Amino acid sequence: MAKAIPIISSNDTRTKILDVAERIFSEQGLEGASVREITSAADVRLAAINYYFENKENLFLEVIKRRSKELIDGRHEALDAVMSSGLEGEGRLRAIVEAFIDPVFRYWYQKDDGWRNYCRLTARASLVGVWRPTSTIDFFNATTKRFIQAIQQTLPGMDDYTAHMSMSFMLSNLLFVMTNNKRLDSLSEGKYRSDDLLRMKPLITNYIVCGVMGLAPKDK
Amino acid sequence: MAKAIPIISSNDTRTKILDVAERIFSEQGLEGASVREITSAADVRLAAINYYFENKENLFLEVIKRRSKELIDGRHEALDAVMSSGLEGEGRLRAIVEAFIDPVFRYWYQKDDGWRNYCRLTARASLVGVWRPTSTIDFFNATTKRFIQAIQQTLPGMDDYTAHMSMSFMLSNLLFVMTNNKRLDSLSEGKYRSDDLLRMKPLITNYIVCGVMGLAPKDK
DNA sequence: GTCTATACCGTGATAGAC
DNA sequence: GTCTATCACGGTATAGAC
Repeated sequence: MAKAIPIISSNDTRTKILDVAERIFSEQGLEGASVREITSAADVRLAAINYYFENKENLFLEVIKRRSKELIDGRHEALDAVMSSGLEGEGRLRAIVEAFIDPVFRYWYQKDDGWRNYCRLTARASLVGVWRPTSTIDFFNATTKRFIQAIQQTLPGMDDYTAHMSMSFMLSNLLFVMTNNKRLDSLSEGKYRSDDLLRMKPLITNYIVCGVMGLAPKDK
Repeated sequence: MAKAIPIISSNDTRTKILDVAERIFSEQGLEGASVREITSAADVRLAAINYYFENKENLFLEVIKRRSKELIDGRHEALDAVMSSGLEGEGRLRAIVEAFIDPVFRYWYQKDDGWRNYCRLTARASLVGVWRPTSTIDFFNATTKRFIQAIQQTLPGMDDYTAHMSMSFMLSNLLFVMTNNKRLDSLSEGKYRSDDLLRMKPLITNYIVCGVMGLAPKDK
């Protein structure tokens, strides 16, 4: 029953667990994955998870945290560039939208599956929380708030509530794509693929920009 | 330990289970809820779930199925009315969008919590599947296909792929609202409420209509 | 057909030896 | 830091009462 542990413990049991957990969680979800499956795939002992991560849910959150900085930084840098550019009105809105969604589309096509798994995982967790409504994932809230502000500044006269809803709608469109659920595949009977983000990109950008513009006060 | 069973078995253990399961699943999700919690809250025995529903996941699906007919019928009737009306272009698109989302907004405000729980539940399950990507919920696919067709007919020259994506985006906006996740509450620090669908309604309608119009071929 | 009692095995977690 | 043994709980299956 017991598997042999490789001699090179590599000192990074923690990282090994994170790598494997990312993949398995992305395939099976928090509850669908068992810690035994994760530990045996990572060639570590069962108790290692409790030792390094306290419990399963916390491991899940650590997986999400791990890459979040890179994603968040990418968004902030892109937004900085937009806000200091000379763009105005719809052009600036489009640039803001792209600053928000571009990092995802870029990471999606890395050689390694890691980022794709991470996107799926984070989007799903983000949409349903860890199901319990209380423990929503808040790592991204500060960034989201900055984007709300940016939208509001770009579209003069847009009230605070509408800016919040604009962001919510944009977010829901992006998260839906990121979940990579197979609805598009089944709706189109295999004609279109839900993992073909490259093809979706111009459409989602346009959709969001036009949608938000539709909520902006009309200048006369 | 054993609870007394009320004398009036009411012949409807099945219905009692469905009622309770709907509430508990909507609060805790498929995996978060335990069959023991459901059965004891419903004052039935543990094995009743196996007897009537085979297993937990199937009970979950039956909960979703139960109200789906009413929701789907509402959408079809509304769409029928639109398609036989004289509306054209953007006006017709708006009517189509309303036909799709209106039933949800109407049911949301029933006295009973049942529909609100049902919406939350279905939206979440619909977004992440039952997490496993394979077992997506397909009850709604036929309806969805009809709406894709309606959109395509309304906006001449829109290609099939764009029509599919339009529907996906609309769906993601609606499902996001239906999940009633507390992101809006936390983003706005309690200023806005994610369960205030009445306030959202004109915004989501506008957003979707303008978003889809942005994907439509420009007539010159 | 309907319901009860109970047993089985996999799960997340933990205490304590090393 | 690491591993083993063990626990309480979860979903499920079934034998048999009514």
